[in-house]
Amino acid sequence: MNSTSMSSLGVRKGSWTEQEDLLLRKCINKYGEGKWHLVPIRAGLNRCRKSCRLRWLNYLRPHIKRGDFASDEIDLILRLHKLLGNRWSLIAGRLPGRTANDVKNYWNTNLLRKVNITKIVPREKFKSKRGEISTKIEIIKPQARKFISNTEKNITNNIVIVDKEEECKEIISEKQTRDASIDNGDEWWANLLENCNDDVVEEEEGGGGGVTDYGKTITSLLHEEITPPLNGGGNIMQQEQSDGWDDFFVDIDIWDLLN
DNA sequence: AATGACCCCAACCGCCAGGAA
DNA sequence: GTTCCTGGCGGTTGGGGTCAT
Repeated sequence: MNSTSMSSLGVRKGSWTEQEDLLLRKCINKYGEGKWHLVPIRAGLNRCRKSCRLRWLNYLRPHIKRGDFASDEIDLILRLHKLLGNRWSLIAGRLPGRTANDVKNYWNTNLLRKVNITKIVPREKFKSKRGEISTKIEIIKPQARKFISNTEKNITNNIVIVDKEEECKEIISEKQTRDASIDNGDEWWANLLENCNDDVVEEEEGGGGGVTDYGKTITSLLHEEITPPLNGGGNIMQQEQSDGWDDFFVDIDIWDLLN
């Protein structure tokens, strides 16, 4: 992909050259991530802020994994997608070294087909590009959710969740009324998962783990998204090591359940 | 070897939310 | 309260690579 063009504003578009990568990398290493509107100027790049940000996040950032997805990664993607829908950044957050773009691309090119084949929905048959007869899947696609701040939490436990799956709504509303004094996102997830994951577990060949155990594991997997680490600021490179990757391995017991 | 069909994935686009002015 | 700016996200595109004929 070497084709490049200029936008109406005279900003370069298209594939990045090695020189541009070098300039961007130097700039980020010197000034750190963020302030993307300043990056093109600082780096001496004729690129828009978005292009710089994307190039860094998806390609240049350290520890980015390239190449094929491992089977455990694929399995986690499938499970998380079932729970979260197309929220690629959240899913990628649980896959060390993988970007949202990677996950999204992988899903669109590989897993979408795979899922379509495994989950049969009559009357929705279609033929894929590759000529495979497949079927459309009804993906449970959660809509935007509002995670309340700590101060809000102290006032009321009204976690606003909008989910297309009626079943989940019921669980949430039940949770709100029954358990209004509990100030912990874990329990909410546990309840959600205990109910929403029934079919996930059912699909497991050979059974896998128990629903409750699996629910708890996923709860811990997702916990960070609800209660982000408190270490605000600081070097982003250092943060990366402490707030994402290391914690992942605490939850590694999910793999036991997959066997 | 030539050609067309299909696949992969980097990059772009448009939209939205949050914060600052 | 409104507007503007910025960061971030998901959907989509398109060009190069690969495969099949």
